Amino acid sequence: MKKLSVDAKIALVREVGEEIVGEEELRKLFESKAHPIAYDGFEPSGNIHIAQGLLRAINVNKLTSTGIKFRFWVADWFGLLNNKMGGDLAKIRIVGEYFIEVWKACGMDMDNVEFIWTSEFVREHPEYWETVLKLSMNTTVNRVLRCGQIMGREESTGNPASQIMYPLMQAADIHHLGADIAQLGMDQRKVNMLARDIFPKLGFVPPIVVSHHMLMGLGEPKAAEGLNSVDRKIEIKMSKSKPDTAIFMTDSKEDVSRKFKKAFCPAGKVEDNPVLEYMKYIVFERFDSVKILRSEKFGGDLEFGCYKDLESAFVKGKIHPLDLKDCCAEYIDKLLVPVREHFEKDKKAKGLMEQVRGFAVTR
RNA sequence: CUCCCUGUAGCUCAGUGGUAGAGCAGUCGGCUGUAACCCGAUGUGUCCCAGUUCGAUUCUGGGUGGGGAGACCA
Repeated sequence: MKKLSVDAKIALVREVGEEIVGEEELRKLFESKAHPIAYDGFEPSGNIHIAQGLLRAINVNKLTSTGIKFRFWVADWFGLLNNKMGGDLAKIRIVGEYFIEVWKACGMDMDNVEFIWTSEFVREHPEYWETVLKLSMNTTVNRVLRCGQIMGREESTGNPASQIMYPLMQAADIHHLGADIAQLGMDQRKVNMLARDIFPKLGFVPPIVVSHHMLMGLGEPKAAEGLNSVDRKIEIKMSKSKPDTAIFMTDSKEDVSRKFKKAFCPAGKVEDNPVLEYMKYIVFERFDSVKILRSEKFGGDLEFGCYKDLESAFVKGKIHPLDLKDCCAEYIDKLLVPVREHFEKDKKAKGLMEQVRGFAVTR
C-alpha cells in the first residue's frame, strides 16, 4: 500500500463523511496511529439493497485505503431487540451470513474488515453490561428516547422498553469494539453524539463520528415538509419496505431497469434526483468513464469522465432523463453481475439466499 | 392482581342489527421521448371463539392484542 499523507487521508474520509464530528481529533488520530479502528453495525434483516451493499463497500474501501481497519458489528441481538425477522434469532443469523456473502461478492476489502457478532461478543465480554448500566446512569430517559430513529421504526403501538436498551447498548458497542471512529449513516448520528457526550464522564475516549450519506429511494421524495435536513434525509432514504424504490443486490437485470424506469427524475434538476445521485455516489465511484448510449435521432452517444461534467450537461438539458435512467441502470447492473454469479456458483451462498428468500419479511 | 378504554383496507379514521365506506398511500392505464404533476380505473378488510337473533361488523359473554389508571410499599 502506498503511503498517504495525513492530509490525503483526511481528504478521503471527507469523501465518505457527509458530516465529520471531531475533525481535529481525526488529524491527531492519523498522526499517532497507522491503523485506526472504525466500526459500523448492521441489523440483519431481509433483503439487502445497494445502499447497504455497493455504497457500503465503496465507503469501506476508501477508508481502509487510509490504513483504517474496519470492524463490522453484526448486530444480531439488536435485530432481535428491534423485532427483525419476527424476533427469530436463528433467522437473523442466517440473514447476517447472507449479507457477508454479498459484501464478499461486490468487492469489499475483506482483508481489512473483521466481522464481530453481537451475541458472541457479549457472551465473552460480560463487562459490556457494566458499561450499559453506567451509560444509563449518565443520561436521561428523554435523551435516550430521542435516539429512537436509530431503530428505524416508523409508527408503533406501544413503546417497548427495548427502546431504552437499544441506544444504550449501541453506545456501549463503540467503547467495547475499541472504535476510534463511529462510521455509520446519518440516521445513526444521535447515538453517536450521545456517546461523545457521555464517554468522558466514564473516562472513555469519545469516538470521532463520520456519518455517511443516506442514499435516497427511487420514488418522489414526499412528506418531507417541516422536517429538518437530517430528519428529511432519513425520511426519504432507500428502504427495503418500499421494494420498488430500492435496488436489491440480488435483483435481476429486468428488475433493475424496471425500477429505474419508474424512478423520479425531473429534467435538469439536481436536488432530490435519485438517478443523478446514484450516478454520483455509485457509478462514478466505480467507473472512470461513463457512456450514455443514444440513437442518432437524439444526438448520438455521449461520454463523461467525471460526475461534475455529467451533472452540468444534465442541468443544461443536454441529457434526457430517460437516457440517464437507462445509463444508470446499465452500470448499476454491471456492478451486480458478480454478485449474481457468486450466488449462482457458490453453494453456501446460494443456500443462504434461498433461505433468506423463504423468510417472510417482518419489516 | 383489579378497574376503565380500545382493536374496521398498507396508514389515519368514518359507519350500520340485514353480508362496509372516505382521505392518503399502492397498483394499472392515458398524457408527456422518463418519472412526477394532471386525468381515469382499481379496495377478495370488520382480532379470535361462543351466544342472542330469521340475520351481527354492529348486542351479550369469554379469549387475545394495545392504551390508561389503581392496588402492595403508606
